[in-house]
Amino acid sequence: MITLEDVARQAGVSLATASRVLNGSTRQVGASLRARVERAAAELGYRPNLAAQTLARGASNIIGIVVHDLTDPYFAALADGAMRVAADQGLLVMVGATHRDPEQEIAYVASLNAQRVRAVLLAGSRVDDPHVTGRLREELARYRASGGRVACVGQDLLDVDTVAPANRQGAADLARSLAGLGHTRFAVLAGPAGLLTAADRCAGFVDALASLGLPEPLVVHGAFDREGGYAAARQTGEATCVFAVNDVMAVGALASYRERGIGVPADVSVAGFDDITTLRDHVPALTTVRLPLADMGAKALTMALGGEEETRVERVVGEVVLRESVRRHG
Amino acid sequence: MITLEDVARQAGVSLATASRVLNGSTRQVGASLRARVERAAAELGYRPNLAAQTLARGASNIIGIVVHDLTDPYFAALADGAMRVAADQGLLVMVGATHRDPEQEIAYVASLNAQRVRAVLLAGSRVDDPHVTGRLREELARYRASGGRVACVGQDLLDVDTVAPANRQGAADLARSLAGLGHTRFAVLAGPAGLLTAADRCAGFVDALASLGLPEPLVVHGAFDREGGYAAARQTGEATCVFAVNDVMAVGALASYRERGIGVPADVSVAGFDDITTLRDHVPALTTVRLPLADMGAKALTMALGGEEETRVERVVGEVVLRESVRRHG
DNA sequence: GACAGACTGGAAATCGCTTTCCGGGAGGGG
DNA sequence: CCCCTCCCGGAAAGCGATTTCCAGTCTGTC
Repeated sequence: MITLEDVARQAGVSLATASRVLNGSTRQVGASLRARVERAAAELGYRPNLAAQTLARGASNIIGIVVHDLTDPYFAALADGAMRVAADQGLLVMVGATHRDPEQEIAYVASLNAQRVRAVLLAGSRVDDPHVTGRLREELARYRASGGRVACVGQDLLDVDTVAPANRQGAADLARSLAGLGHTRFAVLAGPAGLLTAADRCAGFVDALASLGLPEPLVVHGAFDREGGYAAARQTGEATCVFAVNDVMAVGALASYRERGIGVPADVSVAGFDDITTLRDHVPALTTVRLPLADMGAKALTMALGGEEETRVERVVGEVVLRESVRRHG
Repeated sequence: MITLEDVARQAGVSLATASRVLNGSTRQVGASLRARVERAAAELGYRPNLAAQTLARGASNIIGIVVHDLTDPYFAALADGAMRVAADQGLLVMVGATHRDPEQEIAYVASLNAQRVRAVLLAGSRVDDPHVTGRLREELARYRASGGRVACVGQDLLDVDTVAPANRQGAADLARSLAGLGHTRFAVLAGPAGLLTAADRCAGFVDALASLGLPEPLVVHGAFDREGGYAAARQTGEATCVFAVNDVMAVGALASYRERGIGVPADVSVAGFDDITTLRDHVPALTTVRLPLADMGAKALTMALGGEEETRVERVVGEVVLRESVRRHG
């Protein structure tokens, strides 16, 4: 391994000078020495040891992103947005996938702290478990105490910079749009009871229907993924309009109806939430609430990096997008 | 920041003892001292500085994955597979997205080298540019010279452990299946000319048709993504069967035909390649060649970590999956 | 022509941890 | 009873950079 010392020796200068030339320093170095060092570094193929730099500087140029599942397009989009701003700033990215295990999430924060990453981005819904949340907050506090920056995409529960999708409002807007189409008997594929994103969307939808004076919808719980939507769709009874709390579940529901010969939107209207890009070409095209996921990821990381003192919360409101999967009723 | 020295002082032991207790060492430490150290570490909330450990040990517990685009389900699946084996081994993961810029790929390898990562996984097709490939090989050689391990998913061009999808064979098998359905006039949505994955699949398809004595297909180049398929689909002329060199392009083509009122499979049959999971619910269901992407990612990382001396190449053959998007012709 | 002040180069301390090397005490065999 | 080995704890030397402090050189001004 070629070290800075090798370069300095080859160039016939001191370690300090070599360091100043090769890594951005405020100090000037004379043109001739500078050239010698640069040539030596190129000849030897010198690569700085980032671990040593991190140790000496006391800060790395890495950021960490923690997601639930990278193969879920929702998180992929979020991560992609964040990674673009990281790349712009010359930062490296560490990604951890928790597969929805909160313990894993805590463990990742600990690891990222140990790695002295510049910032960590928690993308993904909080769960409704005060004990777990408490431990996570503790770990985050430890990290922030040592100068780490944290941002979160999701519920504003951690006292950190947060990009918070307006889940309730988006679901409520959607409910009003669907009611405007004449539907009165609704069902909600509500996802797991403990997941706040799911719960908020469900609550927003239900409340909006109530305030319109419509009958209470049928709420079916299940997994937050395609299989969950697929399974839950068998229990939507007489509903003429079904709201799945995310697009992936909606696609599962669509598959279920298709297999059973139930027409969408002929027999039942279906809507989702998120507006996943990959699903843009689905047939029938999915009615949903659009969230600018890549922007949200980018925004969150920018906030974390931004060095503001007080924690800020940015609400992002989704936009209802009506497509073929719903139609007027009655 | 709490350092190991703080812990040692609080426990009233030496630095060496504290280190031996807290980080797996071969040396034994007496029960009472061990307990004192552990208690002190817990009380203080000690977190080891991984940069310092990496520097002292000369090796990190990080692996790097370089992909083209994380929002492309192909790469997400590959990365997910690899990340699972990393997590099993207690390794952290750094992910870089090049967005198909070969310079970025080289830059990432340099960064990962600087970070002294344990292994690098290059997921993503090589391009047909000897100059770029040469520079990448150079950078990889530098990395491997210092003990780094490398694996690649894609063409076996880098003299590293490789998981190589049998693109030619898969495309040829697909061609034979489609020809077996009675099609004779084919078109290939071939992707960019310089991308080897695209070129291999195209060539496999074309060669197989030739050896069956069928007329040469129409080859339309374009981008390797949804838009590329969408655009290229306008130029498939009289073909009754269209092969898109990946699923995402096939979906774009499907969208194009749908918009123009061209029935699939009624008027034209369409097939893709990869069998992306997210597209499983597409309508019409896509005929494709299934690649076990997560397994391939996992296998590649395992090979890299495996420490074999000679480089190994593992071919993965895809399986033709006939679905609704094609039908018998004539 | 001399002196203050700005620059540039180098020696050495430092970052936090691992690990080699040493020394002292305990245990076992002759 | 002594000696040799084995085991465990500590002191200290790195790992590869950064950065402070010091010294020597130039410039510019009075």
